Amino acid sequence: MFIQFGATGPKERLGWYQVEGGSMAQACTKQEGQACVVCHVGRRSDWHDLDPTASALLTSGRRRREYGSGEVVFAQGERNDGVHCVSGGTVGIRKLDGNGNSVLLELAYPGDTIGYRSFLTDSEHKTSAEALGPTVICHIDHSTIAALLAGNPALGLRFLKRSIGELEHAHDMMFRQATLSNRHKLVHLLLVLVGRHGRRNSNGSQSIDLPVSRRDLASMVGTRHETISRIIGRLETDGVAHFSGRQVTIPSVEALAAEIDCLIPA
Amino acid sequence: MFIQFGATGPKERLGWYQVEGGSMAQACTKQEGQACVVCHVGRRSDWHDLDPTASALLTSGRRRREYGSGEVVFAQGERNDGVHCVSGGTVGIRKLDGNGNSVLLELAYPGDTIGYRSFLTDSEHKTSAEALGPTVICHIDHSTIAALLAGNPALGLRFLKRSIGELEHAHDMMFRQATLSNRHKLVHLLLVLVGRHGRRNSNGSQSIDLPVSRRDLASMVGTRHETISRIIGRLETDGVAHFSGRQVTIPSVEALAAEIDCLIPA
DNA sequence: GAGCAAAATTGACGATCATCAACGACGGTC
DNA sequence: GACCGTCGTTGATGATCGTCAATTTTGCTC
Repeated sequence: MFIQFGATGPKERLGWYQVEGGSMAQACTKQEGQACVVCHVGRRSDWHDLDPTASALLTSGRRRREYGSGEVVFAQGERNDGVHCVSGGTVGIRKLDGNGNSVLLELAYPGDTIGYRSFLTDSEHKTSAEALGPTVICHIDHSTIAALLAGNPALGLRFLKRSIGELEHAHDMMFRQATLSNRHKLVHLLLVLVGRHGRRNSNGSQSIDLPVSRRDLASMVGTRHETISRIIGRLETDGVAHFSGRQVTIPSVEALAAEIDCLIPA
Repeated sequence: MFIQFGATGPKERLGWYQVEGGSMAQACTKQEGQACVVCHVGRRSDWHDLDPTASALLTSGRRRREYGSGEVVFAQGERNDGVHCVSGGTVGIRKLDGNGNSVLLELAYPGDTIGYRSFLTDSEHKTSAEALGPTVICHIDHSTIAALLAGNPALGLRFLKRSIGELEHAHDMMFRQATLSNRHKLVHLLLVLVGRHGRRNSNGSQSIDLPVSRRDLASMVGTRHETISRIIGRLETDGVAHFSGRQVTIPSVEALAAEIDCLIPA
């Protein structure tokens, strides 16, 4: 019924995940029965200052799991079975249709809660979530999250703010889709990815290990993968970015940003 | 600083607003000091089952106002000063940049609450709201809505569900932007507008009075207004829709829907 | 109704894109 | 190592789009 993109089965060579430059990802010292540190510190998580009883409830109702590249966390159309909290790695939120179309709508990072929308509306998942590379994700089952929400109004408020943040992100995306050229949309996307996945090189340039395929890149820009290939080619000849597989090197992020800054001063 | 689109100054010839076919809009018998019926009935509003004290608080902190076509309800960049609830008419939610670009992101109808995002995040408005045609809107000031939220957790939950609904709407939009052609995007938009603004004619065809200009239509589709003009021309020659100013007549809505149904069976 | 500004249409042209097809590269399986 | 499916790239071609410009239409003010 639903297509699994890039799903190549579990790779059990985990127990670690890459800490990317600029990312907040941290190794999580797994100790069953104790609260996972990553899920609480840094106020990057929605669960960081629960009262002791709620915290205990969370600890008992939470299951930590590692996902291999391409593994599906939850699939579009499935009934909701609780929420997930990204602890490490990168997760892609994807929407599919019955014609084989696939659009990567957003990326989720450590601290982000996913699957909360279908939980709160008590409905099936409207999107799929899939690990982009080795990923660690906590699952909080349906009854636990329900109990937590009932006893902690602040948690609901945090979901509300998360939802609003995602909505404003979606509005920005819609605005760019309507006003920018495909090239500028790709440049913008690269700049966002540099912020999340970029590492600084000794010569001042910055490099990214893209978490997504060219096809997904194309879906995020709103065009076909062949077109993305050609735009990448133009970026190469213009010398503003160098692509080698999923590795991208940007000689001057400022020069790349200037390309869209002249159009979007705000 | 911010451009007012279509703003031609207030038209004081109000006191009524058009009841469009298929729309839920109803005339609101204005009586100061009493609860506005439209804001409570039909569970289309976020305020429909407050307790008596909250209801009294709402009544005293609410101000009803009529807006003329093009009038701005709140402007992008302004500080939030409470929330608005659409009572009658149609409101456009718009995003602008400093280059004169304008994108109509969504339409708000009677029962919809707008401006709640910047209230809940205590920030400036990220979008503008503008009356598309004669409109009636209630304004609930900052302190009133704060008091209501503090005493009615259910109200916050309703905002949460509203936000989630808008987010899923935005995701659908993003998906269509990435997968549909401009023609199909316009067809889809027409079908949505038929559902909201359409009226059935005696011969089985349906007509719409478009609430938006061609430029706004173009921004919603993600293209230029000249292109929209040409696509409309093609729809005319294909006989699937007839345009005369802002009035559109669709001989067979089913035939129009079939154009995208064959591509989006889901 | 005259006048005006914005909206809408139409034409022409170059740029960009979608599609189909062919091919090499890569990763995983057996 | 052979096989296979997917991904990525490149080419060719027709369709579509963006831009500039000219013109008409519309809606509003006076």
